[in-house]
Amino acid sequence: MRKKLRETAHETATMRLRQAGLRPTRQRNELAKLLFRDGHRHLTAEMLHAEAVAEGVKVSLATVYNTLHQFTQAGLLLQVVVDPTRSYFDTNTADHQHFYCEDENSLTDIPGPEISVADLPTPPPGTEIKRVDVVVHVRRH
Amino acid sequence: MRKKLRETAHETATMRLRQAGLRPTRQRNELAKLLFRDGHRHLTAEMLHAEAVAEGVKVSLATVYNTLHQFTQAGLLLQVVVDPTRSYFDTNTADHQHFYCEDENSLTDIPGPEISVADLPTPPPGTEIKRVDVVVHVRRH
DNA sequence: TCAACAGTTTAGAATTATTCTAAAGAGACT
DNA sequence: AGTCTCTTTAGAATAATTCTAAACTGTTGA
Ligand SMILES: [Mn+2]
Ligand SMILES: [Mn+2]
Ligand SMILES: [Zn+2]
Ligand SMILES: [Zn+2]
Repeated sequence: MRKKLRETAHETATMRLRQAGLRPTRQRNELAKLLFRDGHRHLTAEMLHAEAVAEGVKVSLATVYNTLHQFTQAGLLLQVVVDPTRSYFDTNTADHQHFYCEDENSLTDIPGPEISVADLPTPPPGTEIKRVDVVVHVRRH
Repeated sequence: MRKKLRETAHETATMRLRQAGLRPTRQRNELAKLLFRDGHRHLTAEMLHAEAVAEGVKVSLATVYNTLHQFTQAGLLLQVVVDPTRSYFDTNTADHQHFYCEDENSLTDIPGPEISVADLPTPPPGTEIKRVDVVVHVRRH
């Protein structure tokens, strides 16, 4: 017989955490479930905290910050810097690029094949390339 | 006979300000001279303020922030967001791209021809592309 | 030449995002 | 259960940035 969806989601989250070497605590499980339940998301710590609170998950804002950074270090999330006043966390960890609309503070993935970035430049001496970030800034017209 | 370099720099700064529609006040003139005296620079408000103070220019940090934003709006500077905790201002307003080294908090221009960004994607409906930011993150190895 | 107005500067307070502290709580292992 | 370690949390602290409102200055036209 089939397990309930909730149980399955919980086990999936727990496994994800174990694989990342993070102790599967209640808070981390709940946050993982919110983060990874549907499609790719771009969230700030405040946004995720608000969502958790709205769904009755008891967790502090400090823990949300800690968890987002731990998930990022573990490779479960990507941190995206586009706005000088907020940090976004991205559940899509594949190599991809973003549209950012300052007017509406919205960050979205660029669909389809990536913008081709050809001929990567030689990095400054003593350094190696870690990542190439491409952000296409758009405005409402 | 030739004018002194200082006078010339001052007049250049004043003209730049007038062209930008900004009243050429003492503070704006001095900051413009510091910003544009040699080559391209990538500075935070704190950095520019420290430099001004070190050179005996009397100006408050609030004015440095105001001025950097006014210059940016006027197209004399570009604001570059790479670090979640600081904003850089770039005197190079040409279309170009950056290396960012988190280890040493350094932002530098990518020399030579730009990374070719081919096939710009279609922006989300109701929006148009304003700018494409490319940041190559590097780490010390 | 100078008064009058509009634009500018400033110190200091306020705001906002984020991080720190240190004490209480909860998984893991036996 | 008992112990150890890791985690969570409220609240304080920090850091970058913005705001406020009063003093100041560049510009203009009489
Ligand atoms: Mn900031
Ligand atoms: Mn910040
Ligand atoms: Zn994304
Ligand atoms: Zn630059």
